[in-house]
This record gives sequence, C-alpha cells and structure tokens, in this order.
Amino acid sequence: MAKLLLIDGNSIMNRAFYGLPSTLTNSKGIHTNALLGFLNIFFKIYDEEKPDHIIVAFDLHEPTFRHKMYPEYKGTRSPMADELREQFPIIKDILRAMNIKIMEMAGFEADDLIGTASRLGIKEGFDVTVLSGDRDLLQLATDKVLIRIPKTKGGQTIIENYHDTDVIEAYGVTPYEFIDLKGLMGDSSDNIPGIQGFGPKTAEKIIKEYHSIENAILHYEEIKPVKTGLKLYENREIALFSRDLARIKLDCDLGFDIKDTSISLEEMQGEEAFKLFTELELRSILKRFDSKCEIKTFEAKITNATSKDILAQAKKNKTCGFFPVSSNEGILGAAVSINGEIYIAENIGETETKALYRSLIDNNISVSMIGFKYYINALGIKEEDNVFDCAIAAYLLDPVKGNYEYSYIAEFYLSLMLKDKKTLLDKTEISIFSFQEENFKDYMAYQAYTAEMAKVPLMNKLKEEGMEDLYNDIEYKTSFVLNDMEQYGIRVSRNSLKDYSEKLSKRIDELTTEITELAGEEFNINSPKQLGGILFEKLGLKAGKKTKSGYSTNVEVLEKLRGEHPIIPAILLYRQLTKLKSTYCDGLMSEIRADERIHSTFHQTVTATGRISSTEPNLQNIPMRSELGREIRKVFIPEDGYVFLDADYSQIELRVMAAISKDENLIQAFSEAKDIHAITASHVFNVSLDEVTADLRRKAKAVNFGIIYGISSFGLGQDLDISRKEAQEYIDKYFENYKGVKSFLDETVKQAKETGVVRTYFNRLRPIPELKSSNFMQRSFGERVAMNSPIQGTAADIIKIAMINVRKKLKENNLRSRLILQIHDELLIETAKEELDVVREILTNEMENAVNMAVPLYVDVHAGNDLYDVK
DNA sequence: TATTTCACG
DNA sequence: ACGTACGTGAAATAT
Repeated sequence: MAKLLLIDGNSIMNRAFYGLPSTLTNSKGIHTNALLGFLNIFFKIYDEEKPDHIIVAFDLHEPTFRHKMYPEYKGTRSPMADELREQFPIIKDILRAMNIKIMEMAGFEADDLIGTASRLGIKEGFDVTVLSGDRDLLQLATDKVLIRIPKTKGGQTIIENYHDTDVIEAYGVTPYEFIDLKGLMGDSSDNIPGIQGFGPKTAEKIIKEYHSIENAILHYEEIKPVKTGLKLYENREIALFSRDLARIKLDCDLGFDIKDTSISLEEMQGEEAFKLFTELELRSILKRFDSKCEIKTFEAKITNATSKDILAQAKKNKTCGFFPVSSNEGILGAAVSINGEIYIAENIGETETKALYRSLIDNNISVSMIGFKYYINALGIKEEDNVFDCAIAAYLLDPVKGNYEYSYIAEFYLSLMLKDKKTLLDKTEISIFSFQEENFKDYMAYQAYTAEMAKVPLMNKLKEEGMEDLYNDIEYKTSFVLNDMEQYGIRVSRNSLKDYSEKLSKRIDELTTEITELAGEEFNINSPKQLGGILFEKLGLKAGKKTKSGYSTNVEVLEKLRGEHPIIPAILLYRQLTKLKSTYCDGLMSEIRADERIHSTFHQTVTATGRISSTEPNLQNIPMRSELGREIRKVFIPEDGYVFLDADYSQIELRVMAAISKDENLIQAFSEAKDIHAITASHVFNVSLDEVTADLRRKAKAVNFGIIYGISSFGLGQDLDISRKEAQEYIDKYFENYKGVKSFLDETVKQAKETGVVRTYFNRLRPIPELKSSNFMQRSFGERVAMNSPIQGTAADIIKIAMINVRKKLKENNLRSRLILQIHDELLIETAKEELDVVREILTNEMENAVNMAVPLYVDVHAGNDLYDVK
C-alpha cells in the first residue's frame, strides 16, 4: 500500500536544535545543528518507511484561529532562539531543493495541516506516518495513522511509535479521548488553561471512566472524591473550551491534491539538493549522494601508459591535469588526466617525469596542477610555463576555507564527491609498490582528474570576481619566490645554538629549584592547571582572569602580581626561558639539515588575509622584542662570503590605510615623513609635537594599532590598561582629526554587510559571513575583520609584489644574492659581499616602488653579519 | 584532539 | 547585557 509521510517541521527542527550543540556551524558561520538533526531524523525515517509521498508542515509566524479564540494561546512561550530561527528559511530551501512538498498556511498551525492531510491520506487509501516531537499529535493516531516521536536516550535517537492501540496501551485512553484529557488537564507549554488542579492522573481517571468531558459533566455527582466532581462541574466551560483549543483540525482547505506529493529518492537527491548541501557543507548528508556522484567509471578509465602515449593523447586535447607521484625518494611517476581519461606512467622516475612535463609544455599543452609549488624543482617548472594551480585559485576564491585538497576542489567546483586522501590512503606510505594498489590508483586518478576539470570553473570564477590579475601577476609568481626561499633556506650555527641552549638549561634548572622552594612542593611549572593551584590556592594570590578550565596564568595576570610574591618573577623568567629553549633552541636544532641550513616551508594558501605563513619551523616568529630572546638571532648567519641585508617597511599598514581611506591629514603626515605615532599623540592628547612624551607616544602607537585591528574601546582599554571610557575618548579624538579614516572604516563595514565580502586594493577577497550572525560577539568580530582585512591584505599584496620584483631584478643582474626570508613587512637577502651596494639599491627601490599610492612607502635597510645584527 | 600560553608582524 | 583587539605556528599539558 502507498505510504504518506507527514512531518511536523517546527517540532522536529526544535528537537534537532536542542539535541545538537549550537556550536555546530559551517565555515561561513551559519548554524547548521538543527538542519543536520532534522535531516538525520528525516533520512532515518525515510530509509525505514520508504514513503511514496512526503509533506513537511510548518507554522507561520502569524496568529492562528486559536489566538482568536484565546489571545493568550501559547502566550507563555519564550521567543525562539535566533540561532534556530535562522535555520528555518534554510531548511525550507533544502526541502524545496529536494522537491519535497511544504505546507504552511496563515491562520493554522502545522498540526492542523497535518491532521487534515492525515485524513485525506486515509481517504486516498494511504498508510500515513506522522513524524513529530510533540505528543499533542497522538490524537491523530488510528490503525492507518502511525505517530512517530523521536526521543534522545543516552545520546541515541530512539523513536516511539503509536497506532491507536499503542496510545490506549500507553495512556489508557483512545486518541480521540486524548483531546478530552487535554481539555481537563490543560497544557502549560501552549498555555491551554484546563481545570486548575487537574493533572494527568485525575484527568486520566475521569476520561477512562466517562470517555468524554460532556459525559463526565453529566455524571459529575458520581465522581469521587466529591470535590473533584464539583470542580469539574464548576469549570465545565473552561474544560470544554480548552478541549476545543487542543483539538487539531481535520478539515482545512490545503489547496493542493495530496496525491501530487509523490517523491522518489532520485528526485530528492538531484543536482540542486547536492549543490545546496555542498554550499552548506553538510558533508555527512552529502555522503548519501556518494553512490550517485562518484565517478563510477573511473577504474575503467585508468590506463597505464608510457610518457610517449601520454604526450600523444595530450596533443589531441591541448590541456591536461597533472599529478606527479612523490615519495621521500622524490618523484616516482605521474598520473595525467586528458579529457577525463586517466593515464598513469608508473615508476618512470623523476628524470622521465620531468621530461614528460617538459614535453607537454613544449607542445603547448596547458598543464593544470594542485599545489604546484611543491613540484617546481623536481619538474623544473619555470614561470613562463604558465602552469595553472587549482589550489591557489581556490584559495583566492575562498581564503578562509583552509583546505584545498582535490577532494574539496572537486566538491565545490565540480560537484563531485570523491573519497579524500585520508580515506583512500590513511597511513599508506607511498613507494614504488603503491601503484599496484586499487586505492592508490583512485587517489592518483582523482588528483589528476580534478586538476584538469576544475581549471575552467576556477578561472571563470576568478574572472567573475575580478581576481585574474591578482592570480596571474601576484599569486602565481609568488609561488616561485617562495620556492626559492624554501630551497635556499637560512644558515644556522649549530655550535652557537648549542651554547645558547646550554646557557638556558642551566638557568632553567636553577629557576626550577627556586620555584619549587618558594612553592614548598614539587609541581609541573609548565602546567597552567598545577601552577594555578599553587599560586591562587596554596599561596593565596589574587586570581585575575579565568579560562574555560580554571585560572588564567598568562603574562598579563602574572605581571600584575609581580610585587606580590617572589615566586612570580621567577615563574615569568622560567616561562620565557623554557619557551626559548623548547620552541627555538630545540625546535630549530632539529630542523637544521646537512647543509647547515634550515629550510622552512612557506605557505601561500593558509591565511585569510593573503599573508604568507611559515612552518617547520616558523621563521616568522623568531624572538625580537625581549633582549634575552633576541640573542637567539645571532645563530642565524649568512654563508661565507655573504652578509645579510634586511629591509622592513616603515608602518606599511598605516600608510596603506592612509592611502585607501584618502584621509588628507594622514596622507599629509606621511608625505612629510614625520613620526606618525608622535603626530597622533599630539592630536589625541591635545599637545604640540615637541610636548609629546615617550609615554604619550606609546599610547598613541596603541591607538594607531587599534585602528588597524578594527578599533574597540574595550580592546584599546585592555591594551593600555586604562578604562574603557578613557579609551573611547582617545578613539573619538583620533577620529576627530582623521575624519577620512572614520568614514572609510564606516563605509567598509557598511559595504561588507551588504556584499558579505571585503577586498584589498588588488581585489583580493575575504568573505565575512560573521557579519550576518545574530550573535553580537561574532558580528562584532566580523566588523573588526572587515576593517582590518583590506589593510593587512593590501600590505600583504604589496610585499608580494616587492618580492617578485626583487627576485626578478636579482636574476636579471645575474647576482648571486638571494631573497631567503619574508616576515610580513620585512625581506631578508643573503647578499654576496661584493654585491652589497647594488642589492641594497634593488631591495630599497623594489620595496618602496612596489606600488604607486597616494602615500610614499619607506623601508629601513640594514646590513649585518647575523640576524641580530640587521635589526 | 583541545586548550593554554607565547613567539612574531 | 553581551565580552573582543587583526593575522599566524609551536610546544606542552589536559582530556
């Protein structure tokens, strides 16, 4: 028999929302917990029942006929949580995309529509299932209508099922009598009054005996205790009225034929639904599409081939996706996708793979890869080869995503669900034997296929977003600069590092003893938990901030306690020393390679703003601010015959802000090359320039930074340890003088709210979904990001341009000197001694003239014999 | 794996 | 009333 599934949308959404943590959001900051919960229950029921017809009912946010009967109806309800409300339009979009009928109607609740549909369903001869979290619907149960109520028990979703007989068994009354039951006892959640003092027990007893309120009223004198009977009689109007309120309507005019709601799995899992789930990043739901969306025929399309075969095929197509298979031993072979067919050249080795790559390029075949920087050296990729990199393109289009593996690119740009690397290979070590494994073949095929197929959609998207130049002129070329820096690395003196380390160890041991004595017991000083216990419980010091798991023991807190106990300065020093030892001494030591140099990896597709990041090790956070830490810079030395030449931009972010905000005062200040912090101080504190003290300048500097970070009085107050009010006064004074900055920041946030994105001067994009959040904190964060990203991002763009141009100039002039480090606003060149003058010229020029703005850019340049020396 | 802390711009 | 400065990565402990 045909089956009809009716879903109480509001109640299932509500249940799903409270069943899953509301921290569940996608990368765009959209809450997805109710969506996910709803869909999980939905598919669970669907799989069990395989209904032929489905309808989902929703309440509208309008008064219903019950409100007309009784204005206080549902009056005690607190308003719906914003995070849940936001998800209703989305679930409706999803249902529409799945071609599932939605019903909602002014004046009626979802219950009434479901009630009506259930009866129409019976008339059509359907078996009806009603899915709801609300027991009110039990009154609809018959032998043909099954009510299913999901419940969470011990983390597991179990579903209670009720036909009419089950209702009788569980409640002792028939579904029809259930309405009378509610009339007597009322319902606090709907604010249905019922008879005061009549709870489930009394109500059940009466209805069991008399089957209806009317009949019970007729026989009220028989009811015992007498008081109960009297009370019923006195309140008979309320009881009958309450019952009317509680009764679900069965005769609404739905306005459509119930037979028109038929649906199949294929119809539900179409292209549109897939796209929407992809957008929402509901991966677990997408898994249901697996069988449908994976490239089933991939295996059949994989062919083992020689380099020659591949070249011959590629010549016909003129474009290909290229995946070099690499292990610790280097490149083993390659998988090439040509017109969707995968050709695998197994174990041909690095030399032949390189030759294959070159032959493709030489024959004008465009090569598309994913993360090509990694292969630049092994394959001998040259800038003019014009390789396309899907990872960089995908990064530019969504820099917050943070993952640009083939599986994600295929998902977002090809609507293809491919098993990801982890699923296919997990801990597989790639070797010459890997080629025989089925999973590995799939992996190679997916890599190559995605690289080929995603190129066009990615390029179109880049064009659409106006980021073609950014891609071609900045990002693509930057890869080559970064690769060079990785290859060159930076020389580190093992011996100096060891000496420094030993010096630290000695001092750390002494401090450990001292701290143990002061604490009166041994404990792990590195453990914030144990340290908190010692300081704030045992020693009774005043706890400052708290963290999620206990007392905060960070510098800020400890610094305020400095005078309170001799253990505090000891701990502060201990912290500093152990940090230096573990992160920098030990950390750097293990990264020194046989060539005496450290080769960091520079990541181009990591930061949300366009900056570069550095790992293994991070060479962008070598100590600088404290003298003790700064010492470690002495271990970084140039190769014999070379010196270091370092240049850093002077206040590049403030200058960028001045230029793009077009603030006249700020531009003026910078054109005169004055001390910007001092100038700001004179404005904010109403003093003349020569009256600016060091302390006023320090405060003004904090204000300037605050502006760049997306100023807030709270943040500035915290930083300067002043009241919020005072901080606000500084900010107001600042904006009074720099009105252009004020209007620029306001306008940026306003536009960001309209478009959902901000852009740098070079059109680099950053989506800020947080601006749409209903959560104040998230939204405020979004606003600060909107103010900061164009500034930080433009500065990042500028230094990338400088890097590209510096490298080009060094090459053009056949110089041995090389760029080896970038630290956001600073470049370091390992400079051949005899080239020092010309390199200084190049570095200064290229950095200062990387871009032509309304504000001049300046760099401070220093030469030195180690990294300490150049600053 | 998450949290805390701290190094840098 | 809410409870923050923007952008990173590494190490250690706690879970």
